[in-house]
Amino acid sequence: MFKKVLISDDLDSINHGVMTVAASLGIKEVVQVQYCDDAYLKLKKAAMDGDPFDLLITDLSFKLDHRDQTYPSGDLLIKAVREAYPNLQIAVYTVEDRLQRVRALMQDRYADAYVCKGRKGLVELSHAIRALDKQESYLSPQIAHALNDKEALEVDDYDIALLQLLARGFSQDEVSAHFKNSHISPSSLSSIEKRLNKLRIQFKANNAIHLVAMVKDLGLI
Amino acid sequence: MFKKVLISDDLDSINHGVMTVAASLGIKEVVQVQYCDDAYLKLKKAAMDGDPFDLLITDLSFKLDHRDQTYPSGDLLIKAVREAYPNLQIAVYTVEDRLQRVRALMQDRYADAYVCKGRKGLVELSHAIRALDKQESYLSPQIAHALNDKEALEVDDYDIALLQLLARGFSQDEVSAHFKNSHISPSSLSSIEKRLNKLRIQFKANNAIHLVAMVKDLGLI
DNA sequence: ATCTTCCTTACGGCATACCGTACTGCTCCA
DNA sequence: TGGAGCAGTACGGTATGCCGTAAGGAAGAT
Repeated sequence: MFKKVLISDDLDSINHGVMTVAASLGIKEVVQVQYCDDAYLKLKKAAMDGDPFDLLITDLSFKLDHRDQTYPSGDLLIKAVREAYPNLQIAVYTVEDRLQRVRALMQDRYADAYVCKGRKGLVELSHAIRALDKQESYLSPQIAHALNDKEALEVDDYDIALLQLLARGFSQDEVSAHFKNSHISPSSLSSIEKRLNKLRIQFKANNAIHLVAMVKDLGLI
Repeated sequence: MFKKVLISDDLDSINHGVMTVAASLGIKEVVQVQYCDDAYLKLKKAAMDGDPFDLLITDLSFKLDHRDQTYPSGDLLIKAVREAYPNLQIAVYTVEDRLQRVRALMQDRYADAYVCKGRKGLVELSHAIRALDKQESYLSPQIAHALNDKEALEVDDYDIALLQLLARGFSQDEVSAHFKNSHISPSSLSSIEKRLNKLRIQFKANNAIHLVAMVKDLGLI
């Protein structure tokens, strides 16, 4: 079983429960932090001291407060950590259950386990830790199909950028100008209209407002 | 100090931490449930048995699953409970920190305390319980000004309904027809345009898409 | 090299949204 | 009772969005 685990979640209530689970699995050393930057520093220090952590359990969304952060979100922390410490196992523990988010983290092995906070969250987290200990990955049941399904995979980065600009109040004309400036192709008004039309059909949206509202609900933007 | 407390939160990790806090305050009987309907039933049974709860601590948002629920959200549970058991103290414990939500629950005394889950959530909850025990209300520091500020109070139910319909893909024409059918006034296209214009100015939005995206981010719809 | 196909772009018609103005009816108050 | 102020409505002009059609250009196929 793991010897040294770092828990990173901004909510104290969550950290509390996670620490109990880790302890009940016989993990001796459990450290908890409430900021991603603190997590990174703890990992770094432990590695330099020759006594590195072997598991990181982290949330994705962290509330912003007065403290400026290099890593304001769990996603960013994970990518930085994965690069610096490839041997560290990483488990995500979050309420976020959009397949898009799961794919973004699990497809390229940024994370090794993805556990959704829910009614059985701690039970699943316990399973996840045991799986990771056996060098297996883990996905919560409700998002276990995330990596198989092809659905909604046809929305690419360009589409996301386009939808984000619309959500920020750009007119189609302004989006076109913006894409021209940024040398993003296609950039013509006509192409933007066409792409939006494709997205509207794909999501069965009545109009642009509806479309943006839907993709916000889906967590795509 | 309270004798009998009911905790209602769908996340097991949260319930765990809250129970610890309640126990540390010397509360003898602490019961926890993960569904609002269960909460209501427990309260009802205890009251009928002549041994009622004296404090309810509940989340607002509960994930939906296979179980059909009479009270799918904490808001609905609270309103039902307040009516049935006016003497029961009610504390909200939630991540939701929009002033709009705080006002909706605290202004008419539906809830007696409103605590935001955060880095110091459990500490604040502890304070809240002690305050309630002294018949005082409690608000987390970050939303303590909710009941004083007048800002954003000008968004009423009509505005919310209008924005929701837009987010669901209705054209302004269709919104007008819908309001006429529902006998909601004003219903003319002209008035709807006017109201939207007011909201756009108020939120500094460039257009309707922007506006809907913003109010979704703010949690108003 | 020519053809096919797909993607990008351009344009025109129509629908909807946006905005200013003006009329109506109501309430409040002198 | 008459006028000010406000909310709701109506209407017209301009801008933007939506949709179909078609022209230009790049990449691959024969």
